[in-house]
Parts: sequence; structure tokens; C-alpha cells
Amino acid sequence: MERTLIGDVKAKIGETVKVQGWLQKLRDQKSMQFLILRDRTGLVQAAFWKKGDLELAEKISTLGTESALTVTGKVVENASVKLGGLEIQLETITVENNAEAPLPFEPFSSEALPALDFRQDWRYMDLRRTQNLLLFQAQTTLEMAMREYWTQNGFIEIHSPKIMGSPSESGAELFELTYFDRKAYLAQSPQFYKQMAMAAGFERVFEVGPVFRADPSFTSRHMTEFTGLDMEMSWIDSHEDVMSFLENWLAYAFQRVKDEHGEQIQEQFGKEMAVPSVPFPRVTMDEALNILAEVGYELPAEKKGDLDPGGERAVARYVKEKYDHDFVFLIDWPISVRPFYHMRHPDNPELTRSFDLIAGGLEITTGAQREHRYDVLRSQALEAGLSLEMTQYYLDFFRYGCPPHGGFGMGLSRLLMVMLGIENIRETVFLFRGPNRLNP
RNA sequence: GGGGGCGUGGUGUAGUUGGUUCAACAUGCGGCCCUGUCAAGGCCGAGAUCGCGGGUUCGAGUCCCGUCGUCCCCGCCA
Repeated sequence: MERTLIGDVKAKIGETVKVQGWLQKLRDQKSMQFLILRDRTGLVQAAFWKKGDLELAEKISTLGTESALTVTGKVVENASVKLGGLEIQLETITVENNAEAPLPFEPFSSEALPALDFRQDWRYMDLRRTQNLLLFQAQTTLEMAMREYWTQNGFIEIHSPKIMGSPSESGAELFELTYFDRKAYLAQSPQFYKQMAMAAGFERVFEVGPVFRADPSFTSRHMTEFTGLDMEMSWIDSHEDVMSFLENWLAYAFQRVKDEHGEQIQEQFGKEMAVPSVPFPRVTMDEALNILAEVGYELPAEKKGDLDPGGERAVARYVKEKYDHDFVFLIDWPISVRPFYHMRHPDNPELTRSFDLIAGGLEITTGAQREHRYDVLRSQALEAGLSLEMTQYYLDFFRYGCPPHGGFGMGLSRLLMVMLGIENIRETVFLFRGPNRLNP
């Protein structure tokens, strides 16, 4: 017999079906047993009259909650069943994998959930929760929509290596590894390779892939390994072209998620899925500092030209009040707080053509127009104190016809935090990796 | 790297002017009961010596020190 998904059972009233799923709840009474079964499409009740087969009844009684079962039976309408007004009259049951009792914790309890750290130890149990299933379904839709938008706009997908022979940017936050008889590093950004693709004439590329950061950061928004959404595009006039692409791409993807999962997201996360209007507000760093002064936020003295997370949140609040927008581009950052490859303003060499995207007060993206002129780039690298020895292979990208270009990198999980209103990044990722978390 | 919070049965919590509650409640688990239940209900039961080590005290889950674990903030970033 073909398996029927639980969500499709209502279309099979009067028929005998086979359903497969987990035993969410067993109500074992004197004369009857009720089994609430769950698969990825929903819940259904299976009912069994004990006297029909006492041996089978005994077997059912021993089932542990969350056991993996195959059940067959006839689907009947029954208005008194609160779960969809129907039930399956259980005929056979196969225990594919019994669940030991007690469970480490009850994923479907109405009581408080265990602490996040404990749930991470039993992540596969935690992932059984409806909310988590939805999160990864929404993530799938989100990524699919992003790819759709990219490919419809002429982008090529690349997969750059994650093992590197030399540091790609600063070097301070790199994981080092033994590579046969020498040292190698885990990529903390596909930055240089995206740009190589520009030098290769691909014109527009994107990459969705792992990024590694050896930061000993213990916050609710950092991970040592995360999925980066990166893109790079050629023949731009300025960083404005990149931002303009980004906002339309993001609005498109959010709209798709809303269409597909908006109702469920409202149900499970208690959050109205908000598709941002385009264009997003843009605030120059100069203006941002004025805003902070206006709202009375005091920036630590040593931050000159930069914003701390509190400052970013303050600006985001201001933008929310003034423009009713959850997103804001902070643009035109001073060179002192930006990497050497960001292009500088022709009319103000102290400022870069760069931007951060702040969403819900959280920094989710950094982007810029890149410096593509070899001599300028080389001198900026030297100015930044980088050794040409380490960066020459990168500088070489710009020697034989590299077009003007720019792009950005976005943290997938941070985006999900914002999209679904989740406080801790560890809740948004299949398996979290942090300074103290290497398992499971 | 700096700062702060927390650590009680499987899980979530209560218990902190230290002593007659050195252990409670919920949930889960086991047993029994029960008009077809449906956040099911009722009764009974097992389960923590209060992260670990040391100290103060006549006496500490409750105070102090150390240690380990964990969480959050800052730094850093996505």
C-alpha cells in the first residue's frame, strides 16, 4: 500500500490508508486507545478498540511517545474528533523504531522548553518541533527565491574553495589547519574569489556557502561557522547599484516566503511576515552620528567613525519611527573602519563607497564597490599595512582587465532572525557551531 | 580578550535575614482506575543530598573563596 501523507488523509474518507509518522500522544483508556500521529504534513488520530485484539492492544500500550510507526486503517468521518473531524480506525501497526521512555525532553509539551544548550545536545528531538520544521521550510523557500532572482538576472553560481593557502582578509580570525606538510586556513569569506570571478568576466556571480570565523564570541548573534549569502556584480557605477539590487532581491525573496508560509509563520512565531518596501532608507554615517546625538545616544569615544551595536540599534529605532522601515542602509563609512579593497569616494578620499544593511537593529550585511584599479588597490593595501607577499595573488586579479564591480555578504541566519523574530541565532541554524559547541 | 547573571529529581521552576520544608510544585516516567479520548481526568509510586572543591558557623541548597559549565553584554563581525 502506498503511503498517504497525513495532510492528505481527509481526501480519503472511506478508504483504507497507510500513514507513517511519529507517535505524538497515546491516550490509553480502558476500552479504547487513541494514537495521535504526526508526519511533516500534520496530525491525525488513530483509534483502536482494545477488545478487537487484546494482544495488539497490549503492544500499543507499550509504545513510547515519539516512536516511529506505520499504521494502516480505514479513514472515517467523526464529527466528535476535534482533530479534523476524522480518524483512522487502526487495523495494523508496525513499530519501525520504538522510542525509549522517558524522552530526554518532550518536544510537544505545553510546558516551558528546556534550556537552549540542553536542546542542542538533543537537537534532533528539538528539530521535531513544528516551529523548527517550519523554519527550515521557510529557509528553503527563501533560498530558492533568492536563487531564482539571481538567475533571472543573469547571475552565475560559484562554489569557491574553503581551504585556503593564505588569509583572505585580516588574518586575525582565521582557523588554521594542517594541510599535509604545511599550513592552510578555512575561508572566512569568499570575497577574493568572488572578485576573481569578476576578473574572469562572469560579470555577475553569487555563492551560498559556509564561512568560518575563529572569533571567540559569546553572543546571541555569532557563530564560528555560518552560511554566507554572497554576490558580486560588474559594470556598476557605485555602491548604489549594489544596494538597489540587494533591496529588490530581498523584497522578492521575502514576498515569496510570505506567500508560501506567511500564515504558518504568524501561527508559529506570532509574527506578521513583513515584506520591506523598496527602496530601503539610506543613512550616511555622518547623518547616523547626528541622529545619535539627537536621540542622546553616547558612542564610546574609541569608536570614532564607527557604530557600536547599541548605536546601530538606536539608528534603527530612529529610522523605524521616522520612516516606518525595518531596514536601513548605513552608507559612506570612513576608510579607517573599512577594509583596504573598498573603493573610496572620488570627491572625499576619507570615505568609502560602502554600506552595511541593518535589519531590526541587527547588522546583517556588509557591501561596497570594490577598488578595481590595480595601482590604487595596491597602494591602499600597503597603506593598510598588508604584506604584498600575502596579497599579490589577489592583486594580480586586477592586472588584465577587471571591470568596476561591487557586492555584498549577508549572514543567512541573521536574516532568518530578523525575518522570523528569533532572538538567538542558535535557534535559526540546523546545528550551531560556536567556541564551545562542536557537537553534535 | 573584558564585564555581568545563572547552576536544585529526566525537564521547567519554588525554596536565599542559614537551623523546626535536606527539599516542594509542574511536567515526564511506572502502576491502577476511567461514558470515545482529544491541553483528557482521578489515585498511588519511583526519581534530586541542591554543579564540584574548600571555607565561615554549633548548623548552609541558602554566606565567602576557588573551579567547572552555561547564558548575556562589550570587543569583533555576518
